[in-house]
Amino acid sequence: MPEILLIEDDKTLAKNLVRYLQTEGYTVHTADGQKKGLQLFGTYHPDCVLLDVSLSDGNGFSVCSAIRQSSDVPVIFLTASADENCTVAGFEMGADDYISKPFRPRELIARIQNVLRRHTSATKLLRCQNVIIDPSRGVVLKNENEIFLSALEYRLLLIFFTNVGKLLTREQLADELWTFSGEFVGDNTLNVYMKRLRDKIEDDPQNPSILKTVRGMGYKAVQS
Amino acid sequence: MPEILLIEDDKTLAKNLVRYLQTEGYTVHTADGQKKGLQLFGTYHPDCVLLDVSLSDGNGFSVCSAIRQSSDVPVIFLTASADENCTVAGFEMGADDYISKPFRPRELIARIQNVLRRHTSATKLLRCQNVIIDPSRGVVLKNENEIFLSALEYRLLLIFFTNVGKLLTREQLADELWTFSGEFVGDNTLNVYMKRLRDKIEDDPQNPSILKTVRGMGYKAVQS
DNA sequence: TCAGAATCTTACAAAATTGTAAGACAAAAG
DNA sequence: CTTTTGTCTTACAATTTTGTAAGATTCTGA
Repeated sequence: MPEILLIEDDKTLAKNLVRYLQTEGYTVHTADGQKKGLQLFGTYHPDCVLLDVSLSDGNGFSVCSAIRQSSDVPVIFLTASADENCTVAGFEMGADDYISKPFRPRELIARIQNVLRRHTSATKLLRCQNVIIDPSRGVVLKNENEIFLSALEYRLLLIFFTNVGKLLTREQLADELWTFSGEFVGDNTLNVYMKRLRDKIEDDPQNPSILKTVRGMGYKAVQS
Repeated sequence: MPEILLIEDDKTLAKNLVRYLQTEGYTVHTADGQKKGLQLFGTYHPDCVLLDVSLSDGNGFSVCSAIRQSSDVPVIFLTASADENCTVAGFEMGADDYISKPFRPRELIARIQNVLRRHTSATKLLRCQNVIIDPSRGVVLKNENEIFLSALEYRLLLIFFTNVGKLLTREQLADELWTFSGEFVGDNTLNVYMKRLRDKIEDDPQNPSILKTVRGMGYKAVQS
């Protein structure tokens, strides 16, 4: 299912790679140079780019940085040798991985799967006990069912779930919620929001198992 | 500033690595075995783990999968040789990268920086023209200033910003916003939300430059 | 046990959100 | 040009969110 763009001017290698990648189920587009590569990139928006560093019409670094202008698609460099400078320069250009020729097909597949896994899991879920935030949809689930939070409740829960296990003081929480607008909210307001949030996400709001009070300090979300 | 946990039972190598990493500004904790490694992991919550695959008291894979139970911290395997099976198995265990001994210190640093960059940029911003969503805070900025969106407006904008350039049909949008609750909303409701959203994020809502109408089809967010 | 402090709970108005309806407007087709 | 279709705009009530106040409850230390 994933689409791969291969930018490689060694025609024999390219042909072999295409065939191998296709047998693994990938759709492959091939370009034999920089210009064609960027053009195809614009056309197909591939899920992963395999990029030869030593193209005849310019080096791969410039292609990579051009791609990075508009996209954070995973890029894997194909290097002629395990040249350290190459590696370092490639990473600095925003490459996600590199592999030195000659390489074993199996290893290339492993690296492709690896960067794809990492990239797609960018839509990471935040989880604490039976409650899940899906930040990429702005949605909260409790036991698989969606629950409604208001904008402020959502942001408050987000703070806790990105800091599970950490103590958050009242001041930190209030700052994060209200500082932006320079608003002054009363001292008790946070208490009220904590209660509202607990009422919505806790199984037993009177005995919270997720959002714990740390008396005199603040609150923290606990994993179990 | 970042903390690194090194799990390595070759004392000489460990000592050299620690010294080198420290000169590069990292704080390093060292463990000479599986048990100690997991213990230190729990204590320090490092930003990155360097893990020897061949520990005397058990292989590194089990350590990696133990770590993955509770954390998605980046793990880099140190392998005795460029053994393909090792590589593949490591990635399947959730490793983020691997490096074969002997390796050049500069390359290790490059790989560490690479995984750290990737990992911290998990708090990725979604950007389209002069409007930015910070999903990790649930906040929307226009020209550096925070603007308020209601819960539904936020989710609607999130759909557009995770699909910049793509046409989204009315049906797709309505499904994504209202299907969960099985609600039936009127045919015109989405129009009204589009207007409200444009009024808040567009410089000239009558001539939207971000959220474009595609007559007969739906809408799309455009990069420029 | 008691007093003081911290947190929780309830109740309340002001403000904002939500969904609908009715008409205005704009683009495409006849 | 006129009609039709699709989208935009405005206005409106029901509901929800938001912040505050006042009192209840719980915890801690003397």
